[in-house]
Amino acid sequence: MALISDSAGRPTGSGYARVFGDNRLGELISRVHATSIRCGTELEQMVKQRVTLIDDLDDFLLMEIMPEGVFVADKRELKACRTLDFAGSEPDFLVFKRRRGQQACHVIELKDGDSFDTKKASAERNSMHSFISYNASRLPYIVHAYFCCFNQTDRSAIHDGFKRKIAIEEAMTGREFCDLLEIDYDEIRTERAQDGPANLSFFVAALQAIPAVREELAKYGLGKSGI
DNA sequence: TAGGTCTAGTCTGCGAGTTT
DNA sequence: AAACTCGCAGACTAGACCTA
Repeated sequence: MALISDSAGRPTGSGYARVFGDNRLGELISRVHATSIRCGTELEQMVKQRVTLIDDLDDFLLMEIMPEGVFVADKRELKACRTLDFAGSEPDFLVFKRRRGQQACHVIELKDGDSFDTKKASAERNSMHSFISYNASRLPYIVHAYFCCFNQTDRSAIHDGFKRKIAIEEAMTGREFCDLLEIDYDEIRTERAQDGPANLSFFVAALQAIPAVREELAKYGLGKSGI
C-alpha cells in the first residue's frame, strides 16, 4: 500500500484547510486523501507485477490459437493497439486465457472499492458493451465482460450496486479476479495491509505536532502524554 | 398528497501519465 | 519542466418515481 509520509498533499488552500480553518491540519488530511488515491493505482501496478504482460497486442491478436497460459494487456498496451477500436472506452485489463483446450478473452473493469458508484454504473456498463460489440469481429476468441470490485467478497453486492443493470455473471469479486489471473489474492491483501500501522503512527504523530490540535487536546487534559 | 427513495449531474480533491 | 488530461472516490443536490 501507500504511505501517508510519501504523499505530498496540498500545503495551503485545500478544501480541507478551509474545513478546519488550519493549513497544517488541512495539509495532513490532503495527504491522507492523496494516499487513498495512490492506493488505487498501486493495485493496478501490483496486478501487473504478478502476471505475464503482452508485449505487442497487435501481434498477439494475429494468433487464432493462443499459447497455454494467462496473458494480460494493460491500458497502456490497449492504447498502443491498432487492431482494436475503443469506441470511446478503454477497459482496465484484457485477459487472454487458454487452459485445457479452452480459450477466451476476459474484458475487465477493475475498481479498488467494494461497490460501483451507482451514478456511473450505467455509463460503465454501456461503455464496456460498446467496446465488446465494436471489437467482437477483431477478437478471435469468446469474449466475457466483468466488473470487479477488488475489496468485495459478495458478488451479489456488486450486482445490487449496479442496480442489477449487469448480469450477475458479469459481477466479479477480487478473489475471483485473482483466480482468473492465477495470482494470490490473500498475498496481495496482506502486502497492501502492511503499511496500515505505519500510516496510523505517522497520522497520530503528525496530528499531535499541529499547534491547533495540541491546544484543543489540552482542553481535555490530553496532548503531551499522547492522545 | 406527502414523504421517502432512486438516479444522474456537478463539484472538489488528488495522482499519474501524456502532451507541449 | 509545465500544462493538460484522465481516472477515481465521495459529497451534495434536484428531479423523477414510488408507496402508504
